[in-house]
Amino acid sequence: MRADARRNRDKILEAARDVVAERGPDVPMELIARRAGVGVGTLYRRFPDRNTLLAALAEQYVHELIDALGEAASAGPDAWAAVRAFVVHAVDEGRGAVAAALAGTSAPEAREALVERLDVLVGQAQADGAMRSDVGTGDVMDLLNVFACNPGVIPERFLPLMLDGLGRRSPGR
Amino acid sequence: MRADARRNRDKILEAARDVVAERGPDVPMELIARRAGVGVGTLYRRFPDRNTLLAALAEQYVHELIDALGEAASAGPDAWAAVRAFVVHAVDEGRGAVAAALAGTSAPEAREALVERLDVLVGQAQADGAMRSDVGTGDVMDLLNVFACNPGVIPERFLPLMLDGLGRRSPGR
DNA sequence: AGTAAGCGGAAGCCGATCGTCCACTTAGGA
DNA sequence: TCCTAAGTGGACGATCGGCTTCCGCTTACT
Repeated sequence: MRADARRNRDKILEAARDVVAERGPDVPMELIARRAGVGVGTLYRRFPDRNTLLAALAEQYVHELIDALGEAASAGPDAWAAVRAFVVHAVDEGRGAVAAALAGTSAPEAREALVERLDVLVGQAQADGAMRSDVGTGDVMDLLNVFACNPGVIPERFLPLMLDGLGRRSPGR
Repeated sequence: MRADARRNRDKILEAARDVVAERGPDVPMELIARRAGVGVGTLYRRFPDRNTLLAALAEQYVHELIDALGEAASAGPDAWAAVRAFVVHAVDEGRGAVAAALAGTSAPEAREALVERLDVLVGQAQADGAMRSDVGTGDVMDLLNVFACNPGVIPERFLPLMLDGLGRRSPGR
């Protein structure tokens, strides 16, 4: 692969991520190409169809999430804080329907790995008594998807409220 | 207006509400017509364009919400319970992007009336100490819109969590 | 029974997106 | 430096799906 081709591939992925985040997964291919500063021809040579592109995006995204999770976990002993930090980061970063694919069939083994690690943190946060015990890792993943798949949801306002909802009720309640 | 015409008008509104709830406001007009058991021609005679139809839907919807709010409020003295009941009812009933129009320009005075009444309840719930005081009526309305505009959000799971998030934290926290 | 209102849905229109194709450009080895 | 094959861009015809009109038939009301 020639150096310029590789560069263009990266530019396309980056642009696709932004554009998909803004306009959803059905965004015209030409917009992605334009944003990347390449022609549609180039886009189609690298990614024969939309699904291939979205799958590549999802793959990349899951790996970044795994990294983010590791970082959040190693920042301190507070598991619940780590979960919160992870969710906030993921929503900020992976905005848009990139994660729609994530929920789907592409890269299922990577997704598994992510869930597995998240599971540990959630379990610990619950054992610490910081997180309510009637929700699970699946709910956290669903929460990500809700924000990822719904551009209409304004995270600044609702994410904190949702996180409060996940937190442990005080004993008196 | 002939009796059958009136009947058809009602069928169309009902069908439109369901279909829009399922598939969003951009749903093909023909689907609405088919669901109502009428031809597209009939649909277009009653509602010259999509906006007219959506506006009619929104109007109807807001009035129903006002009724529901009144009912919830008169069920008992617990204002916070009334707010919760109202939100649950509204989300169940008004599912779909019907409310998108609601947030927009159509029927602004009806919307005002709704907000005004809701405001009273929210204030009381907060005064009772049942609802956290750093959120407002606008947040409740936004919450409705989030669920109304985003078919991807599964209310069964998230609505209770959101409502918990709105509830007052216990003092110890 | 007469008549005007109402009805259905086929047909044509239109805008938008897809994906191909080919003449031109450029990277990188000899 | 020069040569060549990889790479590029974007115009273009095909396709698609939804919108809206239109007209011959039906039905409610008087």
